[in-house]
Amino acid sequence: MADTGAGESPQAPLTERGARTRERLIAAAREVFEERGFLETRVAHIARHAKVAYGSFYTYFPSKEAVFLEVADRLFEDMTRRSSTPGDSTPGDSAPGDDTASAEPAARVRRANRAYFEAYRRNAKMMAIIEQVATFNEEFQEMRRKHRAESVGRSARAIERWQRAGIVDAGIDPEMAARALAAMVDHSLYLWLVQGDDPSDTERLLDTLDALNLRALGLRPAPEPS
Amino acid sequence: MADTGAGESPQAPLTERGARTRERLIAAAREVFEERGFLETRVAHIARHAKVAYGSFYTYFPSKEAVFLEVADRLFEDMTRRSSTPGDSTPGDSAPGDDTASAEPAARVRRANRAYFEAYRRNAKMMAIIEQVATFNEEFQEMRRKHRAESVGRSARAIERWQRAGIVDAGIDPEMAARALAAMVDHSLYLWLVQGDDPSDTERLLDTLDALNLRALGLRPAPEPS
Amino acid sequence: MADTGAGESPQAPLTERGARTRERLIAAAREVFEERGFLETRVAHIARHAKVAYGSFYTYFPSKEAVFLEVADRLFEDMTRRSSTPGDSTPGDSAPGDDTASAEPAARVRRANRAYFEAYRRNAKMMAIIEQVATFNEEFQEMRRKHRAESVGRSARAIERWQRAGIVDAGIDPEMAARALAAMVDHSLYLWLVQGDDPSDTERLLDTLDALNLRALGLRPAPEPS
Amino acid sequence: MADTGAGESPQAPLTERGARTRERLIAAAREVFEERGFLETRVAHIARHAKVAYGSFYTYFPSKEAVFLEVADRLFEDMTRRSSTPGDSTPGDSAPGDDTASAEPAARVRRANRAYFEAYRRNAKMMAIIEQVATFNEEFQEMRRKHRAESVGRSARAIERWQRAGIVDAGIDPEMAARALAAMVDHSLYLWLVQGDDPSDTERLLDTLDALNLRALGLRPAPEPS
DNA sequence: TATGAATGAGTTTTCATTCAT
DNA sequence: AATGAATGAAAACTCATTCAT
Repeated sequence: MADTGAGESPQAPLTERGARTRERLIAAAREVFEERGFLETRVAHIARHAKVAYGSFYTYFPSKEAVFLEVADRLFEDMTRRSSTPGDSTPGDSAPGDDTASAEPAARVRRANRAYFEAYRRNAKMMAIIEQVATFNEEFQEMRRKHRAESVGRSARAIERWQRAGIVDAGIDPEMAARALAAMVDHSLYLWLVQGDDPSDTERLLDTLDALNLRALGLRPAPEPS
Repeated sequence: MADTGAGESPQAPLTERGARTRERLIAAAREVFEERGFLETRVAHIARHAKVAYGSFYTYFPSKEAVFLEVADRLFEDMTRRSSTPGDSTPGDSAPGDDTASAEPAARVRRANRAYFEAYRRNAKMMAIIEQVATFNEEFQEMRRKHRAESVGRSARAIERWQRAGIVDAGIDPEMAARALAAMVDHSLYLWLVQGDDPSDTERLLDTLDALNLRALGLRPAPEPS
Repeated sequence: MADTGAGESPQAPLTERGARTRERLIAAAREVFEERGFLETRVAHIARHAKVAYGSFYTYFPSKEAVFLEVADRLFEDMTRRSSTPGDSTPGDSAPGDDTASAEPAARVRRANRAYFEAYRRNAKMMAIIEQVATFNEEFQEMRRKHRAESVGRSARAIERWQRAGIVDAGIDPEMAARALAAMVDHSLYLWLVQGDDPSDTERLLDTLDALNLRALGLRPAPEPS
Repeated sequence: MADTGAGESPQAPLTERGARTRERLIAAAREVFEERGFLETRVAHIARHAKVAYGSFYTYFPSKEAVFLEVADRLFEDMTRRSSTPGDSTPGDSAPGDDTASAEPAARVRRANRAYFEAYRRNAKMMAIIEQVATFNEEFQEMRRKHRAESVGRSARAIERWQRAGIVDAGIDPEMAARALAAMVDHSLYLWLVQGDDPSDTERLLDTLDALNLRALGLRPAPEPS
């Protein structure tokens, strides 16, 4: 996934020093992007923030887009790695395995949602910028589409499994349901964490998301996670 | 809502002719915005498209932002007027009235979703641009927040009514649920109609949205709309 | 002196109504010029202020310069008429006549300075704008040069008379002295009334101007103007 | 005094090469300003004149005003340094020291006036532009006010000293007199050197200024500067 | 590698003046 | 005469990218 930039400049820095400078630039870029958004970020800001000369930026990245892609890439990495570690990666999603026990899926959904929430919160600012860039950069849209398709696919397969196991109504379209529920969680978090649509209480929102998710699928709620 | 510019330029044309030119500009603006997006649109494009001189644009609007606001304003007008005419305004929303009969609400939810879908489809291209602008224009974000709060509020009140009528589980948080379900419908339509996330079959998506909506709230599905 | 504008438009309005509109425009122009300066004044401002349509301005004046010239012309009219009525027109100046009595000239100088001061104060704001326009408009510079030459000429002739009468030292160059003293009074008033160089006390400044004027010429001060 | 721009553009060049370019721009700016006046000067002119790219101008100055300020700053520097070197800085001004001898002050006044005249002549063209800018730029007006106050203050103190020494009439208001005499010299030079008010003979004007200055203060003229 | 200067096409906005009604 | 819309040539300023050292 990494290395999306075109490839004019030395993508793989040779010296130790070069590698460090490159890292500094990536870190600086993320901070500046978060601070000002993609559109308002100037290459000069990034360079200044990284304490390197203006021209040095172009030693490592062919363009502003290129650093952004790299930053976003690492972010996606974090989002998926972290939120899929315990059970799964995305809303409503669930890991393959022994979830035949009717109560287990509920717990998994809940766990997945929480993990996703944590990841989202950690990266909220960048998520906003990613949203921004996605509105005008085709390449980037494609990247997100892929990510989404992947995690929705996993969710859909989980729902199918649960349908085969008889714990989810067979009348539900797994693919569409996975999409819709993912959209629900994703956009709710976006509106809250990014746009600041004030649900004064985090837990209330998360609990509602869990509940709606389970009810929509017809899963029995997990016993209180004592 | 419109009328953003401070006051040097004659916002409101005084003659018939002026009014026509202004309309031409708004129509042209919408077309160009849809064609190229907000960022790639130049005032020159709009003027050319409206077949007026460059300067004439500034006779009626102080900036690109200003026409955009006006275009968006009209779009929101259309979105809310049209989708709330039959009885409902927004996803999950319901008009005041005799919806105590347990099957009625389901029909209303369904009807609201379809109406919203139609409106969304009609305006899909502009919705994409609106999304774009919302990612960097604060004033605009605020405008959308207001619109969203309004329609979510209406949904929430409907849910409360249904809870009092005993047809929706009292354990659900009306406010949060309204938000989450609106986010689900909204974002699903966005991903599909705007981002082109290919659900080859419209009906499948809409039916799923209806179903999840109803199930999430615990409403009995309406009898087939014969 | 009036009628400096080129002459495309009907300079002499035919109807009574037209004459009134023209006057309104001149009055409005003066007010706007005083408020914003020449450079910052827009024809639109003048028209709006005069409560006439934008286009109507051009019915009476071919350009912004043209109204300005007319306004300035009237101002010069006022400056010279008023300040030369009692005794004389400009600093250090004196009317022709019986000023052989050695104390008389002092009183005349004093009176002329006061009258000039009053006129200047009355028109201070426009004087500032005239100064402004004079820095870039040749035609206008010429106009002022003429005015200056005239009043300096009168002063110089007075000095010569006084020299012949033996009450002013013959060693003084009448032309140069008239110039220099006029410059002193003029610029002092400018710095004070226009630039706001704060001599907290008007009288102190005026008395000093009188005194320096008289001493420079070697005139005995007038007896206290009881 | 210079350094007006906020902070995006690198005001101070970091390399030798940059410093040279900056100097070229300042020199070019002065020449273009003198040639066309501030208002008629385009940044493009300056850049072209300095033989740098359009954008390079903005590498060193945030605006036309900014270079102007710098040019003016250097000019003021020259005006004050040069004219105060021998012993005096401005018209009527005098250095501290042993000027009790009644003839000395006269010589000093005369010397100061000549020095000021030389400086003025050297910079006449820019003085015209400075006058122009001062009519509409507040910041600039303030700058001049400060310069004026300083030099007038010095003159005033000299007059006081002379009053205490008994060689200038105690009836004179030192502050006001200093102002008025400075205005006389300043404006006379302006009218002559800038506006071209034709005193065919320089010496005649200067001698008159000296004479009026001395007479106004009641100082005995200096013996012929042999 | 690192540095920072140089480049100039691209956009927005202004506004005096002209026109159509 | 009066009205207000239409025009379009300027001009300032930005900033990603390239270069010279």
